[in-house]
Amino acid sequence: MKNSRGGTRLTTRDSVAARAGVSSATVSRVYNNPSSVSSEKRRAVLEAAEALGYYPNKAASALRRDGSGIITLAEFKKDDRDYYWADLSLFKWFFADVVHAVRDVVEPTMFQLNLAVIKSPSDLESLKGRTDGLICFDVDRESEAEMISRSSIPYVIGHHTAAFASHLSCSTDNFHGGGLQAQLLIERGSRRPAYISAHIDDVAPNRERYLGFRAAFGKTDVRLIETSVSSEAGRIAAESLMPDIKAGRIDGIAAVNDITAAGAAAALEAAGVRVQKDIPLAGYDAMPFAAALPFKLLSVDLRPAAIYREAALSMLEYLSGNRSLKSKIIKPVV
Amino acid sequence: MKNSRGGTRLTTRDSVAARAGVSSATVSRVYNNPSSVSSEKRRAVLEAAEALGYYPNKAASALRRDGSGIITLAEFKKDDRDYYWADLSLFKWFFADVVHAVRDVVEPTMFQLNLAVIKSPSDLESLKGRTDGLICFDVDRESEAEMISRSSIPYVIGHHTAAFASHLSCSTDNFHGGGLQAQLLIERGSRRPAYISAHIDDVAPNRERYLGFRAAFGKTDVRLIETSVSSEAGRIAAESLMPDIKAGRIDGIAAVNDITAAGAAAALEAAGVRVQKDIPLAGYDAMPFAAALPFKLLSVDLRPAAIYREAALSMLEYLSGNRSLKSKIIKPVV
DNA sequence: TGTTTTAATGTACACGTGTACATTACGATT
DNA sequence: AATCGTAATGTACACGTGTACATTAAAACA
Repeated sequence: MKNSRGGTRLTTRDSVAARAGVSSATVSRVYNNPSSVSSEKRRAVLEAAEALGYYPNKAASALRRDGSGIITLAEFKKDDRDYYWADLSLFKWFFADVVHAVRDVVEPTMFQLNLAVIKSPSDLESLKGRTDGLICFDVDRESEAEMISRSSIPYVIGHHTAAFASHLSCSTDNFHGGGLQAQLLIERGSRRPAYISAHIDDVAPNRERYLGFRAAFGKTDVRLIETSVSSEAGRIAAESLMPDIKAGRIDGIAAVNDITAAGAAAALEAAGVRVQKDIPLAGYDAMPFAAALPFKLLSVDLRPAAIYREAALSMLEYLSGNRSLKSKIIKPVV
Repeated sequence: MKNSRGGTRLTTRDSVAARAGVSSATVSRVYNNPSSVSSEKRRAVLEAAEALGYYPNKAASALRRDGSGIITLAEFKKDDRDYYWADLSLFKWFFADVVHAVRDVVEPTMFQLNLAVIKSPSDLESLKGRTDGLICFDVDRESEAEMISRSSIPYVIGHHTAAFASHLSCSTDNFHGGGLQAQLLIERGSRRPAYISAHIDDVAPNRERYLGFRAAFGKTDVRLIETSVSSEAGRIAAESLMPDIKAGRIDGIAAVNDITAAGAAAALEAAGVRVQKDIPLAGYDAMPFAAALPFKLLSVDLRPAAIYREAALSMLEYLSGNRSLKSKIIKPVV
């Protein structure tokens, strides 16, 4: 009755060893280096473990291994007011997928997956000695990246939008994604496209998507509407395009993301232009809410789960000793 | 150089003790029972800890405490095909909020928050000895609840829809929520309401919401449309109501959730009936995607974060020894 | 002053594991 | 037959902590 769980003592290695008629080291080896144990004893150990309901204690094993045995998915919390998507925070849409992806990678290992929210450098400091590695979620500023780097905890930066060449990271190819948006329109016969975006010069992802889009259209002129990024902005942009659309001077529209595209779609439908039937319209992000919209959106999937899956794999490889890892780029798909 | 993190040895209790000029037990007490240490030495210890960057090793402390030191947020994975919201999985909408709520409760304690996905009884078995308690997410079948109960791991069942009176749980008050939907319509002058739902007899949450809705309308007749739960079903239901709406025989609509309501809203708008301006329309779930819709939805917030926050608090209290916990019901709000 | 009580601190050990090292068994080589 | 090499297994210990118990210091009391 000395433990906190109410008295049910853990089944330990020693009882398994006794039952299997081997030493406790052999039991340990069955779990950590199975090939070094004869198949005969291995079977005996596994049988005994099964019978006794034995699972290695991760706390003890982590302690012995001289690490915390924990990998942290660290979410870098922003002040929501900084973001246009305050009520529709991008990461929320992806969060479930990302968490599952990371979990699927980490679960089979000796590591436990821990979640942390980082709001300040001290949050990061307090993780020292409590985690063996960080998988950083939603890091989109160099200042954040440098803060992480200074913590001296191993880290991988994942991001679904930005890219961090100078840090070990896993991110997306926005230029390629813009090209895919163009493909969606071209396949549907568009030859005179418009592109609704925002802050082309300041915001690298926006710029890259646009440049990829334009490149895919080759010498064709692309009508760029540079506005803000919101449903409302999309609506207004589409309305401003209406005369040209009706006159056939614009025959395809892409927007920098699905939220903007949804606004544009609503404006088109309200003006009697049927989305996809009369004019192709492509968004970006493949946000699941599109299924609830009264019209169909074309979109580009930047594969957030794949990005963070690869980030998690990088972290595991780093922790297993590989110090020559390269950053990864995940290509979006339609 | 004997650890997996590349040689940076952990700062241990002993070095802090040496620097602070106290014994290692005193350092331990500063963290676990501060009031038993003189303020003078306490300050000295904290100073030394700060200077050396010391944080207690959770693996070692968990080991000594004879528990895993881990609380698991266990998600009960369904075969998506069973669900109408396959592409719009309800839990995804809530997942970020729920995870954050649980994390906020667990983080300040000695426990680490772990994530697990449970697909089979063996997944549950393998958690034995690896976690001290389960916060069960999305458990909506008695068979699942019994499986958990058999695992002999302490658990709290949380759910945003169903209720589990016979297990320690934290869930929602659907009857009250239905009443809130009614209030939304009544406040806006509705006296002849329609309610779009599905499987009233089979599905307890649907039934309770409807009964709460009807009760709030008192003796007033409620037109019940029992269909399926989807955007498309909502659209068809609203279309079938159009003659009555135009004739003033229906002057308010509620739907069992936001997805269905969104479909109904699209149909109304397409027929020239402006949602909320011409007729009030209330959904349920306060799903964030509503912000991307080209019309405004009224909705009821079942407060998933609050539900799981309370579930996490129950678990912590259970683990601290309280064996007389009661299940909790969280009331939804508008 | 001498004795008792109480608060503060120190000493010593066990928690369950991974692995270095020692030991054993056994076939291959001389 | 004697020696060696290798694979399989066992023995023994340290990882960093929480706390029971012992010890000390100081206060309270007679």
